[in-house]
Amino acid sequence: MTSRDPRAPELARLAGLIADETRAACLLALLDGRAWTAGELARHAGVAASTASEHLHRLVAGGVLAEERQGRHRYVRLADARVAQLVEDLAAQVAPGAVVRRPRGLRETSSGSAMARGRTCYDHFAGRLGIAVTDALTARGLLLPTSEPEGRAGVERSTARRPEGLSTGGLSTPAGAPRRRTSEERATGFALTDAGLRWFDSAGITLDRTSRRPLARACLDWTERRPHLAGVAGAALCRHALDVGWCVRIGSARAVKVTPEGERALSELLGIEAEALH
DNA sequence: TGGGACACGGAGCGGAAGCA
DNA sequence: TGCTTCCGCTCCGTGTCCCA
Repeated sequence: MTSRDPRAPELARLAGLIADETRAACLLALLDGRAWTAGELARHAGVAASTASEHLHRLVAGGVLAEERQGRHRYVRLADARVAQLVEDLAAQVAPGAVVRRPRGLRETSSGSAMARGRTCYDHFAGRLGIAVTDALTARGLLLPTSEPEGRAGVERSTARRPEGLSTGGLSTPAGAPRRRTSEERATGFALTDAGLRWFDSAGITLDRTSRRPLARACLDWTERRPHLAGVAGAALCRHALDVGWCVRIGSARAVKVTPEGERALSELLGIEAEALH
């Protein structure tokens, strides 16, 4: 007789909360990292406000969403980055089916291509913009992929681009000293190198080293089908880019556009060609 | 056929904004 | 400052659909 996995009830409860088209639509909308009112989410999901209100109550009660009351408005947002990661990962798994569906009209076509160019994934960059930034950081030895099988990637390769050290949460080793990766680093998919930490510092981007969230982690991109940078570093980079005007949001959706200032900055700091951003 | 889940509309409440 | 209007949210009752 086998004993049931103790995680089963919690997994079933969480899956049940997400397993509704209206609630899924709300969760996907909330991936932009902003707080929405019930009315906005109702219009977005195409249901009555009362229906949306009921669904949002369940998600808040289930710990998936966090709410904040301000006057007569009730704002809801994703409870934390782990929820965002879960929704984005699930969305990435079903993206192939979504891509097959033909866009309905010019508006949906242009909106979809803008999302594919660049968007926010909760609090970090995704789409071609997210991939371009991740590739540039990796090419410069500022970021290392860490998710390869242990047999091949468990020990640092001694290549010409090998960085001085690794860091997901402040870890580092002397330059050139191969070391085994921790299970946490392998699990997160990316690790910032010491040079990467210095790059963020020199770019004026503050990293919250006290956060329990991984400093760098991989998030599967549903349009590019490749991992992009998430975690504390991904969020800080995105926040900084929006704050200083490297990027601007397009309308009320998650799509973002790189400004001419952003093109210059990303070219100077990371050597990213403007064509890679559009 | 009954129960559960979901959706909707109407009524009521309360806060924000506008105006005298 | 107080009144009115508008708007958003919630509660409640009801209808529909699906499944055992």
